[in-house]
Amino acid sequence: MESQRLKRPNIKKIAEMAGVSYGTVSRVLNNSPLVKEKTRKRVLKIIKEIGYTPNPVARALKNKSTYTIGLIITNMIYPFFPQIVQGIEDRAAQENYSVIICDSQGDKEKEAQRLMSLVSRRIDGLIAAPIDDPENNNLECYRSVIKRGIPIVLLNYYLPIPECDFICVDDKPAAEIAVEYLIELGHRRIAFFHDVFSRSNNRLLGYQEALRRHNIPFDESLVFARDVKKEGIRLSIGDELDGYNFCERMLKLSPVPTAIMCSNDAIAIGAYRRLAEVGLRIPEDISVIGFDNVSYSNYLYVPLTTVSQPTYEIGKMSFELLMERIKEPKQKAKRILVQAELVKRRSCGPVREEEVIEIGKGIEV
Amino acid sequence: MESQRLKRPNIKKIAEMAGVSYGTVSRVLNNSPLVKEKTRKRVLKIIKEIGYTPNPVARALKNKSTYTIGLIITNMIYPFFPQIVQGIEDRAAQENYSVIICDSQGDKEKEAQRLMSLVSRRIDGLIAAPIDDPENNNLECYRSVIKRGIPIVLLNYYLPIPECDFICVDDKPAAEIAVEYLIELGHRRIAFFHDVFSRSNNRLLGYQEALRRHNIPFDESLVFARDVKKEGIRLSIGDELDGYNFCERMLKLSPVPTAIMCSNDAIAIGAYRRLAEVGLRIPEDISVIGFDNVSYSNYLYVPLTTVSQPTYEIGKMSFELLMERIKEPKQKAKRILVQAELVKRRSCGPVREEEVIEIGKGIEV
DNA sequence: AGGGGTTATTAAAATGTTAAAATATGCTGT
DNA sequence: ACAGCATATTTTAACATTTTAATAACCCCT
Repeated sequence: MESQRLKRPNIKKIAEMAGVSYGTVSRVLNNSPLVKEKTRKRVLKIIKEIGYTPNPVARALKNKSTYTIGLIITNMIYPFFPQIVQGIEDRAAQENYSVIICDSQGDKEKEAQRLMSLVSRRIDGLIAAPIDDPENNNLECYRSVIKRGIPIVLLNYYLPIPECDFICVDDKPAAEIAVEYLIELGHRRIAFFHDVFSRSNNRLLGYQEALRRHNIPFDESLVFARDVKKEGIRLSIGDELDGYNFCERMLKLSPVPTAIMCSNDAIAIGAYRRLAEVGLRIPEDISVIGFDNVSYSNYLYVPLTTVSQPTYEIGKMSFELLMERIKEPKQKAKRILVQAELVKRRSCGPVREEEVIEIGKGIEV
Repeated sequence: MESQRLKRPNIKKIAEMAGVSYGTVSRVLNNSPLVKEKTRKRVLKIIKEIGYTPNPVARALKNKSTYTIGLIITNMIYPFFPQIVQGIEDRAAQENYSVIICDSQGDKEKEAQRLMSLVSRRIDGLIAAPIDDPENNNLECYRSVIKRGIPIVLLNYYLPIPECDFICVDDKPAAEIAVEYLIELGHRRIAFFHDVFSRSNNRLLGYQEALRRHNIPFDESLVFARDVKKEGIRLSIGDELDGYNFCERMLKLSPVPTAIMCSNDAIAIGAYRRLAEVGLRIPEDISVIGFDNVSYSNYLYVPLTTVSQPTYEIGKMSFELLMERIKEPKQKAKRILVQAELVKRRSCGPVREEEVIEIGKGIEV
């Protein structure tokens, strides 16, 4: 009756119009050399005339390749993901792949559900940023994806599955360079503001390594992390509130540290706020370094020195990694660590001379 | 030879194992009432045992419905998109739809290419945020999508295609309320910082309407927009740099306005920075309002009063709109304007008393 | 004219599913 | 016992493509 959907021309119709069998048309479509130049041209002309595009679902049925990949991320609103997604999508489009996006929102059930949905859709491959939680990370689900013959590239968080490729920023040396920069400026009492996700551990390791290299003893009381007892469990990545709270706690220390290494920019911005409230100037009284180089970090009232991850590039590379594996499924799994870069702005300065600083005369808020 | 990919069980195999024809299995799968309870159970048991999932590509071939929608946005890194995408994806997953994501990156050729790719993939519907440019917006491409019988829900930017649904935040009253709030605080000389995208015009209209309602004459010299001659054409959405530049220009006015209405938060943060440089206090010397309520806006050194768009909700609604249309293709196109909300924080205060303010003694930078 | 050997084309089978048509089964009332 | 009917199941065709095997066309050579 109301067959709304326009009937599209199919290969049969093209064949008929060109006076040739549909096998031949198929050959033309697939650039087979087994077709005479003259017929090829004739067929091509008709195809163009009529605006025919081969039906990818029929194609997929026959070829078992859907030219579709899955992408599952922990949370779209974490600032590094959008660019990663962009990198993946852009590169995928170049290769005529489509990407199905899934956002687990840090929810294990959603992650499992999305995973199953993707495999049932017969994706050709998967790029996945698993939920960052050593306890329960749907490991079996991921394994079953591999068992179905679908290759996986792991992003940001490693899972112990030997067949998976892995790509991530190399957090340890990145943090190390940042902290070293602070040390060179004369700082010796440097606080570390922890994030909740496990990569932050590597950043802490980098922090420790930098200290060690300069013979500065590690002082555990300078490391701040979310207080689960007080706040209850929050699953979100470290945010402005964390930075604010850490900073508040830190300022009770005596002497107050002269610099802060933050595990991300949101934490840094929270620290900024507390520092402003209490009248501490950046960088004269205290230096701050962030991580991620989010868009606004250059436009805070004191532009933030921070570690920049090449997010777009990472996205691009992860797709390329996946392509390689789709083409060559049995090669050995790769692990790629991407170099980050310290971008120096205004939030770090030489250590102050005086021993003690005055707190509390803060700007009015 | 190396048929890497594991051969999955198909409906035929299930049928065979259950000692029944595959038509029957198909019926079981589709919850047809025309199958006896006993056989249904037997079949279901086998299906579960063997972990069979029906092949969606074969299904799609037969049914002409792929359970896949396309989503094309202008740029992933604009702060409102991630949440919109999240809303769409989440709602789609509930209905067993997958979302193919495309990012035009504000590039017309990419937009056209993605559009064609999506239709050739036989998506069931499209949610699109077209590139914001009245000159050339691939209108014909969008039309041809409709002609192929694929319904479109337009997001944020309207295209003159009568068959398309449309959803967007209602910018004019949102801005109006914000400006009215400033007026109530006693401000009469209020600057407007324009964004480059056309919805900003509606925000300007709201600004004007609020003025009119309170008998404040509109002064064009208080409206700031990107200076194409000086800067050349930049296609990106209004950013921190714009806010910084606008503010610099504004501060040359005499008398200096007592409040700024910004068309987005990034612009506001740029203004913040210039104000800090020049020693102007917020809100004592000058009030600022933003638009978007991005995550950091609550954690600037003065928390920003801003207009909050219900982005997740918008995403959810746009998917629902699309679903309705897929089910009922010939209903009249809908246009939905979503209410935004003013979130009051600390960046606005009563107008200052003195006539002239002193500029230039700013905090050191 | 009749092989032998390429090369180009066609016909047919296969991919995994659904839906329509055909058939089988069982029951009721005569 | 059988028509008439409802219910359950199977067969078959269709969906749009690719691929394999079969065939036709062509050329060259004796």
